[in-house]
Amino acid sequence: MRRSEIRDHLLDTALRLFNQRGYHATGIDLIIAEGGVAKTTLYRHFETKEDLILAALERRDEEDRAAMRAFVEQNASDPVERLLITFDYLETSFNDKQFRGCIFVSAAGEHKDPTNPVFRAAEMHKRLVLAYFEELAHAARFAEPKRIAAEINLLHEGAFAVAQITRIAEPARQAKRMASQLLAAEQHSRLASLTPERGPA
Amino acid sequence: MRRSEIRDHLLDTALRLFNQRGYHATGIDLIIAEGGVAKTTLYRHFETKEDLILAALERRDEEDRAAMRAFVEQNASDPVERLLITFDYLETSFNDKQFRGCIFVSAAGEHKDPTNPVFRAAEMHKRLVLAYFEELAHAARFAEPKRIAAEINLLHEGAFAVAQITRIAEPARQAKRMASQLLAAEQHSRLASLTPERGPA
DNA sequence: AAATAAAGATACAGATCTGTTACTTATTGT
DNA sequence: ACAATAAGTAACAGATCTGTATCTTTATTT
Repeated sequence: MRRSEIRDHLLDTALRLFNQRGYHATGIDLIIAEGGVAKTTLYRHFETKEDLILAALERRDEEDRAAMRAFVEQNASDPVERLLITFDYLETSFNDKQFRGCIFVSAAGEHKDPTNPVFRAAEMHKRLVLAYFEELAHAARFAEPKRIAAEINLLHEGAFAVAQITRIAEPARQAKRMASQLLAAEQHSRLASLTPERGPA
Repeated sequence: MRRSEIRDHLLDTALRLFNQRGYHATGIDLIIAEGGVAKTTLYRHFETKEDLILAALERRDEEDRAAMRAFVEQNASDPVERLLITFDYLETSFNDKQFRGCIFVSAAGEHKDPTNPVFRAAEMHKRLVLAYFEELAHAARFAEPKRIAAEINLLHEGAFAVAQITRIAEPARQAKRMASQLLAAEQHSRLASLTPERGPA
């Protein structure tokens, strides 16, 4: 293996194991065995196990949000439709055979102290996802984009949690139907956007 | 301490520590130190750590569902209102200074294999909570009580997950507003129940 | 090609983990 | 009061954990 690839490979391996077995239950020895590297190599790339966890979460955070953005942009152009299509992205995650719940929620569940860096990494990811929903809700010209985004976010989290236990993808579809219903009821309060040049004044 | 109280006391201590620190991060030595008992005593009451976890989860399952039932019955009599008042019960949980997320979701997050007894205990709790929502939705005479119950359940889980990260109680209120909105839209499909004796022959 | 740096292999330190054993002390039921 | 049971104490076994040290081998860079 080329040196420059080792770090990425270790992050891949660690993420897979953290997802499969959890953080405390995944030892360094297992990570290096599965990764096919020596312990000294791992500790040259990451100072501590916590550093490895943080690097893995950061990588997953970026990958995941980029993938969601790409999915949304490729599958919907209407702003309201884009808010709803995020649930289809969620569904693809749930259909992954390796799906075992949201790794950030699990990370926060195993590192419950809000001052713990791992907890804060999970918190940051959720903050950024929420910010993306706000971006979409703003583009859709809802009167209260922050509230709409928080509602979409809560439905996402609910679907995640139910799917974590049931291991089926249906919660994503159910959450989408609920979101659809709620957004329909909000339509009356959306700002005029279809006729921006012909509006009042 | 009287013998008959030791088992309960150990379950209390274990539950508190599992909630505060997680399952893998809570060692037997810490449980007996905080519980003020000898290790031999703990192992006379519970064969293994897993048995202790299972007993703790079973106890919490029963306590929690009984508390929710009691709260609902004391604070609402109208069947639809009862579905909504469950979110107020949730809010009281979130306001607990010791709140760190749903211990059953955390348990499933640390024991991800669906055949693992701890995972299955979490699964069972969620199943029973869902069954209670179905009971309430049925009493409220909704046309599709199972779907309504699943929606309420998804909102509960969403509120739990958001509150786990944000550590505020607002998600409970937001979920309640969303549930209220969704149930209002379902009212037209409810079966006649206010005039049960005057219905069509 | 030689110098430099990283990777591999291996053993180990020191802590912590679950669970057991041996023995003493206290509590309970008859 | 006495016999039986359980609790306390303390040491320990054996495994596993994170992280380090030593040394050899491989790969990269100049």
